[in-house]
Amino acid sequence: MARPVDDETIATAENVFREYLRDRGLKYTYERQVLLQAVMRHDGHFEAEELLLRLRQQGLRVAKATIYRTLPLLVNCGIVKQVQLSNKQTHYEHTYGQDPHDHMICRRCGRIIEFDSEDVMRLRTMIAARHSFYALSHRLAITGLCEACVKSCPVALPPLQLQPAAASRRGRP
Amino acid sequence: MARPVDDETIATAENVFREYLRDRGLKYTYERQVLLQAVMRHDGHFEAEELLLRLRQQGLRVAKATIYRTLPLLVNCGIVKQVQLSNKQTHYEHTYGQDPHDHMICRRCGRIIEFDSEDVMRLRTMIAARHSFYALSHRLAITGLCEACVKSCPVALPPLQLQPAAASRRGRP
DNA sequence: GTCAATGCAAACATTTTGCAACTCT
DNA sequence: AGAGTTGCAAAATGTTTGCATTGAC
Repeated sequence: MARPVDDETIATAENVFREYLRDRGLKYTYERQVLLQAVMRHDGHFEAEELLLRLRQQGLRVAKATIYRTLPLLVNCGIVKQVQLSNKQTHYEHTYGQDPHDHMICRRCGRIIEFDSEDVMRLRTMIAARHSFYALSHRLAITGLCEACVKSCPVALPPLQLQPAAASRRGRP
Repeated sequence: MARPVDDETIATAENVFREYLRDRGLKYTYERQVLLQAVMRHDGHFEAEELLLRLRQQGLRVAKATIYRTLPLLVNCGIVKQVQLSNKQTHYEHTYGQDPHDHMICRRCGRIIEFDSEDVMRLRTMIAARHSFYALSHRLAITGLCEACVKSCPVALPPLQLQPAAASRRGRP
């Protein structure tokens, strides 16, 4: 899904970030550099906590607060995108040098399927124009059932999402 | 935006909810009825807390926990939809008897513009089919700048957040 | 009568904040 | 030198949970 990033791409991203910071009188600190690199090297989705752990494992110490303060910067300068995969924590993915894509999320097994955003982009442009809106980005998540889940449970419970209450009564698949 | 709902629509929604509950051996309690009605009568977006306050003002006491336990039921039976307007709390809107729509969110002033989902639905159907996914619903949010904000701030802080890789390669519009 | 739902408060998880010490520029 | 940043711990949110009691079917 996410393509591995080469050092060159990271270097370019670094320049973008640095410039973004400089433009607003912010500083390119060691921690921000560490975070940028960690983010760029992280394939797939991640949350703040995950990033923290990953860094710890590499022996890099960055305060949790710093992560929470840096992620929005990376989002604002377009290197990272927020994606909403659950209703819990915020998930991120770096998009720099990646093909734009959106997500389908299976309500039963949680599987995430990525799909190319080309058509969505086109539609977004059209809609934005129609409302004189200047679109900068979008988030699209389609929820439903993945192929496997539809097959494994062809009849029962057609459309719903498993309910806590319900689950206790009938148990899980 | 949201059309006012007449009592008839509420009554129908009530039936849907009741049936949904009965089908799974759940109960149609007084609190659930109160919540369903409050939700149906609430035009526009709301959060759990807001609902609580609104009910309090009407002298109706429903525990916060009950609200948090009931909203997912309403979402699951399709009467209410989750929309993510901010990164903070979960926002909801009732969709029963409303025209399907999605949202554009202005990053500067927070204004929310709704737009018809027809095209999005069509696209979603196409994409789902292409990946053998059984789509049940979707969330689309387009973020950017509304007309007023673009005008009020034509030059400053060029609204970055363009496709980074592409941007670095081909420069900015 | 039974199983589920409510209310309450305590527990949780995640994110934000205040502040002193420190670091880029 | 000075504005911005970090780390830490405390605080603030928003949401979930345990449990005794109450209520629907």
